[in-house]
Formats: sequence, structure tokens, C-alpha cells
Amino acid sequence: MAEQDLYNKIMELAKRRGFFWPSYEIYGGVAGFYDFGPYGVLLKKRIIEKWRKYIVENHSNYVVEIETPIIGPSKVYEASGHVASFTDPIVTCTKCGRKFRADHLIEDKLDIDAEGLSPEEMTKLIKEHNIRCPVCGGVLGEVKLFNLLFPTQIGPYEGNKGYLRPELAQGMFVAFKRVLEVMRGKLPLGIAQIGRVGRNEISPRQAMMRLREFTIMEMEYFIDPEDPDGSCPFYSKVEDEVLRIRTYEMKVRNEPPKEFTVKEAVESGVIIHKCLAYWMVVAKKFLNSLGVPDENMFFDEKGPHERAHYSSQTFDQMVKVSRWGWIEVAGHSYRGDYDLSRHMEYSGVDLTVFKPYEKPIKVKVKKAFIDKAYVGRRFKSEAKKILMEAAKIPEEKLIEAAERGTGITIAGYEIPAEAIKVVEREVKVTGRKFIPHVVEPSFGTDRIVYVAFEYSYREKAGRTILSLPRDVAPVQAGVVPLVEKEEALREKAIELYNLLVDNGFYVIYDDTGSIGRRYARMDEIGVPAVFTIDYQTLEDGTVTMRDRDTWKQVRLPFNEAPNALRRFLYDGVDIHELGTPVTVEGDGEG
RNA sequence: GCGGCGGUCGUCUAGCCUGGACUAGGACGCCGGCCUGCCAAGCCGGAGGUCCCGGGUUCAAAUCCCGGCCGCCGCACCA
Repeated sequence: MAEQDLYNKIMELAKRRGFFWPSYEIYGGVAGFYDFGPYGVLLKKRIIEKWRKYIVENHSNYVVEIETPIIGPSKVYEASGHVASFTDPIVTCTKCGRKFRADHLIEDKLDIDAEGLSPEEMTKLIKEHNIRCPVCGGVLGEVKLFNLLFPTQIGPYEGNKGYLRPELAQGMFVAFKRVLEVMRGKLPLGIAQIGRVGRNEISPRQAMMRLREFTIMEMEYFIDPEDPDGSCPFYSKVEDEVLRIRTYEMKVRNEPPKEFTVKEAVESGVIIHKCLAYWMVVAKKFLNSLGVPDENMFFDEKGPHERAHYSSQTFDQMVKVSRWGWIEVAGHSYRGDYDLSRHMEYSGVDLTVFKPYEKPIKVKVKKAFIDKAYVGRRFKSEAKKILMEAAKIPEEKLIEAAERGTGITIAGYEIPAEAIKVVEREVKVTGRKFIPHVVEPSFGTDRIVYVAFEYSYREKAGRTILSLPRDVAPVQAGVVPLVEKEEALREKAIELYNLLVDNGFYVIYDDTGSIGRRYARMDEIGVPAVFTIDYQTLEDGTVTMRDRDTWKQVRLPFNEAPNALRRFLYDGVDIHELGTPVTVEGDGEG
């Protein structure tokens, strides 16, 4: 299969040229961990930089970035639900050794809700109902818990349990109060973070697609649930953009993804919130900018049972790769107020947001009182007891008893309706308190690095070219003297190298081997432009600039190189706009 | 975790079935020299290997057997 070869070619190139490779190689390797090498680090760094531009900097009035620890105390992950929900009850077949989700087996066979049962209870159910291995029919063993959190210990005391974070989100939720304060209490507020997470996957595979430790780029976008319009000030800019979406219903009916304009998707309820739709558009454009065309990308809605415990709607952003078909590169979830509510509950700290009204409003509020004079006259010494009991009764009940004329029984004494006084009072309210809702776009950086690699891999004239988008190419330019051993050319080349470095570029200089070999090396690591110093440079001070993708060259003055490179890398300018074309032997077709 | 297939210089690979002249061969890459006025050119020289790891069988193991690790594929798992 020619398509399968692409994966092999990429892994081979990545290893050979130093982009990435399996970690701990000299000790035989450990599944689920990958090293990034010199060019891989640069590539990943530039992809992260681009994400930061798309998500944070382009929305700097609303979105900020923070950094929080990789290790968290147990309490945080109890609150988030990970200690409970990130744990799978697993049962092993004693005959064939296959492992199954115990709760799923029980739910399927007995048609009951097995969630929240203890391992002992599940083992008992399996024994009682003689549930067998669904594959080989063998007897099942004890139900054991497997937790995907990496446990650790904070400090020297064993009781002080901690976990490696399985996602970045909790860092933002826990720091929410402080960040909101710093941002002067205003919503919408996006809190972004880029960092490493750990998940103790049972069986990681597929190279960098499923790792035990990886880098996530994530944002929690906090909004007022009652103000969808105000929450998404950028929405109108993207209304006419098109997203390819497969809703859960479409998936069930086995239909392919369909194009929706953002407006259609939001108005028809396909996407439940404008903000979710907006960030999906940004995410789509981000992947476009890394070389993924629209037709190789879509948003896949997760069904109710496929979603995480916190989510009310989730779309997986899927990208097509050669070997595995569609893989998830980002998730877009509506997390509601789940996380902040839980942290309020577990920490006891108020995480609500106060939003003042433009003008304080007057609200008519009904108040109900027991007529103390009546109670005192009527019940004498029992009055005190009755009134204390009455204070515990919810106000609505008293109002109801009075308005329906039924009266109420308190501490065994009948209080007639006439003894309950209801008054309407005007109260001034200056704003409201609420728990913000959260829209979360979350990206798997390492997968995206792989995707960028795959979409830029080209072969031309028997050579490999890594046609990375110019602005994420790890090395931005090369400088070479035309021939190896000519001192005058080398001096001039070093001078150009220094000029480019001083202008902030990442440049490599290479004077070994034939000129063709050096161009080939640069193409293979994706250097977008190579400047060549030739004999004409010594005569008229011009250099040539070569485009990695077309192999076309232009000639331009030495001192204009930095500016030309800037326009070439960041403005996407065609090489022909940067100088006068050069025709050389072997140009183009090599 | 289960089943199948695989693991040999930096990379790709020959050898393994049928154990011994394998001191593990080749290609590409890398390094040095000559040459070279624009696309992996040529010539000469060189460095580079725990044959994945451990154990066993044998006079003798890259080769056969067992266990482990790692990779790929299928199953399961992937809040």
C-alpha cells in the first residue's frame, strides 16, 4: 500500500534528520513517550507560537495565558471528577486474558445502570448472573480498578497524595478567581495554557498519536450563560464561514459530514452556543494554516455516552492522515458550570461572578410575616416556640398558605391565614451573581506536529522536500557559498549569515559538499529559502535566493536579504516579487 | 492485556527457513582529500554494529527454543 509507506517515510525522515523519535532508545524504549530533536523542537515551538497568535494574541482584550503546576493535590482531581471518572473498572477473562470494562458488560447483559457500583458489587453481579467473556466464553475474574491518572506523592509524607494533571483545565478553574480579579472582573474571559499532561494509557500505540505524556494547548473561555451575544463579540465576523460537521444523528444514520455555515449551525441548534462555533472556526483556520485543506477536516459530534462527564456538547476536530484515517487533533466542548460548581463545593470558596446591571433595578418582592401579636395573644406561653419554628419555614410556603387561605400548622398549632401577613416590597438590585459557563477548545500539540509533517511531505525528482508552511519551518533560511573551498565566498557567506541572525532569523550555514547536495539537505528539513553567495556577489554585491518549493531563484542586493526573507516567510510573497529571476542550468526540473 | 508479524552500522536492508569460512555483506548518509561557476555528480580514503535484552540447546547461535522489552496490524482500552 503506497499510502502506508508515507507513515514509514515520515518516521524514517523524522528519526534520521532529528525531528522526533521514541524515548529511552538505549534502554529499549518505553511505549508512549517520544523525544523531540533539534528540528522537532523548533517546529513544535513555532506551531505553539502560531496557536498563541490565533487563540490568545488575536483576542488579547479577552484572552490571557497562564501557567500552573503539572502536579496537583488529590483534592483538585477529586473535585474535577477525575479520581472517580478517570477510573475504569476492568475485569479480565481467566481463559483468554482479554480485558473488558466491567460496568459496560453488566449494563449490556443485565440492562441496569452499573455506574457507581463498587468493584466488589460488580464482581458479585458477574458471579450471580454468570456473565462470561463475550469473546471466548471463559469465566471472568475479579473486577479491578484501573486509574489513568499518574499518582505521585507530594513531599515526604505518604498520605499527601498528588496526581500528574491529565488535562490543563483544572489549572485554569482553580486559578479562575485570581485571574478574573486581575482582569478586573469582566466576562467573557478566556484563560489559555500550554503545557504537558500525563495519562497512564493502558496500551499506547500509533507513534505520537497516543502518548502517555504530551503537550496540550487549551483555553477555557468563561461566559455569562444568559448573554450569548455579549459573550462572543467576534461572532459576527465568522457567521458566513463554513464548517464541515457530522452531528451525532448523522453519525448514527451513517451519513458523511455536511457543510454548514456558522449561522445555519448556530440557528438550527446543531452547535449549541455561538462561542463554541466561533472557536471552532478559529481552530479550523489554525489547521488550515498548517497545511490541512478543508476537505481533509471535519467536526465530529460526540454522542451522549461518548462525552466526558462534564460536557453537554463536544465536537472532535478530525483530520485525515495516511495511515489511520481520521484522527482527533482537538476537542471542542461546552463544559457548562460543572467544574466551577464542583470546585466551589470542594473548596468552599465562592467562584461566582457578579455582573452589575446598567442601572440598579427595582424588584417587587413578596415578604410574609407571622402576625406576632396574634400568636402571642392566642397561644401565650407557647408563642415563643411557635415563632421559632415559623422562622424555619420557607417564605414561599407562608405566602402560599396566606394566599390560598388555608393557613398552616406550626408545631402542632393551627395558624389561620389571617395571621399571616403578606406585604410587597420594592428591593433595589444592582446586579446578579452566577457561575460562568465554559467553552473549551483543547488541542493535542504532538499530533498536530505529526499532521503538519504529513501534509508537507513531498517527493520531487527522487528527493524529499518538507514543504512546511514557511512561517512554521524550523530553520528559516540557509546561507551557502557556491563552492566549498573559495575563501572569499565563504567570508561573504558568513557575513550574510550574521546579518540574518542579527535580524532575528534562525539560519544555518553550510559549506560542505556540492551545491546540489546542500540544497537537498535544506529541502529535506524544510528550510524555505536558501541564499547563495556566488562570484557575482563579489562583483556587484548581489546574492541569489532560492525557493524550497519551486527551486526558482532570484537575485537581490545583499542588504535586502533580511527584508526579502521577512516578506517571504510571513507575508507569503512569491519569490519572483523579491528580485530578478535567475536562470541557471538544471533550474526547476533538476 | 490477548493474537499475528517483526527488531541486523545514523538510515534502509542482505544473511535467519537448512547453525560452522559471518572477521556480519551492501546501498544511502556521515567524515577527510581531490575535483566542482547552481540542484543528492565523479574518484580516493575513513569512521561507524550491545545482530533488541536475558536465559537455554549445541563443540559452535544473528540463525534453533523459552522469557522479557520495543514497534506495526487486529481485538480490547482510549474521562
